[in-house]
Amino acid sequence: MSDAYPKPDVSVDVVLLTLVEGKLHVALHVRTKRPDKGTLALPGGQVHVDDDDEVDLEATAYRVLREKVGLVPRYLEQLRTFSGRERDPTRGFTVSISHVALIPYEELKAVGDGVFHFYSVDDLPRLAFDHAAQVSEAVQRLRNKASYSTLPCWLLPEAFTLTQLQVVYEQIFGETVKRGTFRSRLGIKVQDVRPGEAVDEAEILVATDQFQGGKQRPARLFKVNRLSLFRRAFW
Amino acid sequence: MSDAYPKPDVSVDVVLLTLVEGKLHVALHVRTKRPDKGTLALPGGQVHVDDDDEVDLEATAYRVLREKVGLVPRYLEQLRTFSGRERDPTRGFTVSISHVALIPYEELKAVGDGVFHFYSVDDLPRLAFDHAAQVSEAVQRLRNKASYSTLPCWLLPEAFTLTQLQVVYEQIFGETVKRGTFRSRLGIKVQDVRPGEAVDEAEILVATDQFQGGKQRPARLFKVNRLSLFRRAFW
DNA sequence: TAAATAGTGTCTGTAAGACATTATTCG
DNA sequence: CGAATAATGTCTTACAGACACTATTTA
Repeated sequence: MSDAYPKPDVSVDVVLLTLVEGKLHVALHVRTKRPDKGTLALPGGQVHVDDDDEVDLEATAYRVLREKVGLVPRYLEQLRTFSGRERDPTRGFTVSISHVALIPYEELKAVGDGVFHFYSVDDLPRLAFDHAAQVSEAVQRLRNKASYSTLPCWLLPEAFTLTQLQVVYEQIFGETVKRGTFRSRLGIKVQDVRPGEAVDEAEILVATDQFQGGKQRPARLFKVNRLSLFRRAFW
Repeated sequence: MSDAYPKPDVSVDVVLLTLVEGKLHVALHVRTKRPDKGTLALPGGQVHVDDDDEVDLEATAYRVLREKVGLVPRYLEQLRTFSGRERDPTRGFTVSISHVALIPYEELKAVGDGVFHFYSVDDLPRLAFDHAAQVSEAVQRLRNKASYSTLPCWLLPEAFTLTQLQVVYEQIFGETVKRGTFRSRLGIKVQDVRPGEAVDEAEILVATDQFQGGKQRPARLFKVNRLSLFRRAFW
């Protein structure tokens, strides 16, 4: 009965975001097949419904990143499902479950396969299909969640200083913030916290026993426990 | 090439929420087909990829509601795409694009086809497939968005009093709030606003020239302009 | 000690929440 | 006028934001 209807094509796309030199960038590659051959596109792929390891579409997204970019993202979430018969006229009605992934650029540099390159999200060329809309919505989602959560932590290495974290927030929003204000928002009193303990009662950040020293007073390194939401928005 | 892979089944489900006697309810019907015959389920259906009117999956969701419940919702948004080979063992790997719809109960009563019935979301029986998870996420989404937006307005008739709106917010959160606090949060000064004008600079609510009088001082009726976001969360 | 950045303390203005008061209808 | 609910005003407290100050390292 349910097989009476022809099925639409189902694929998964991933908007992989990272910070390069202080600006948000997205991973794109040049399509080698038609349609839109020669145009920049997001990593994506079909669902392997016969592969027992592919338990759901999230597993598909992880496989796409593993096969095409060569790594496991520290953060991945479903963005939205894009659909319609105009997305790819050669295939008719198609459905694409779009995802957002965040990876620190250090990890991406280490892989560096040369197939994917990073483009500033504020200065994109023409993209294939509706991929420009997907990037746009992914950046919106990141900006929005950044205003009330610890999501930007996943654009940094596992351990980071509070100043590094503040800079990431500022870069995402394009606005500066006073250091005192930033820290009081996190509810942080760094000095009377022991390594391994959470910095605040909400357990947003965990202090490590490591410090990052440059040519001045060293800064304590922190880790993020899990994605935490703030009671009040930042900006 | 892309047709080398077998395609998963794609369907659309709708979590239709409404307020019945002050409590959130969801529309469910008893399945008449296997699998899960006799179990309560959400309205849903396959995509009609050959129907030119079905431009995308949102159109599919609207058609499902039109055909199965008999009306056009005042609010509809995509929730999340559920997928996997365990959802419906008889069909293998399936994909369902879940939606949330809000309708004032007055409209639903007027239709009343007898096929769908409303169950309190806080006291659900066993549902078919992963529909319980879909309802749970839909309610979470509503509670979350209610805390920083005018979304609850779509559970009320087109025109409503501020007290009615406050009660809806309180019912969604399960907490009471002082009347003065509620109104100052909306930035509302009712009396010096002319009908048709927005009540606040953010144009969240628009005053009508109508009043709803009971056995006491009549309350001004308002309409909502569009979905608006607050700068600060409510609760 | 000078430079540089890390981290904290203090003050002020704004706004949320509690509570009291006024306004407008009906009977 | 009393009852009932609408709508607003006032006071207190909490917190965001600005700014200045102290702390700890290297050179």
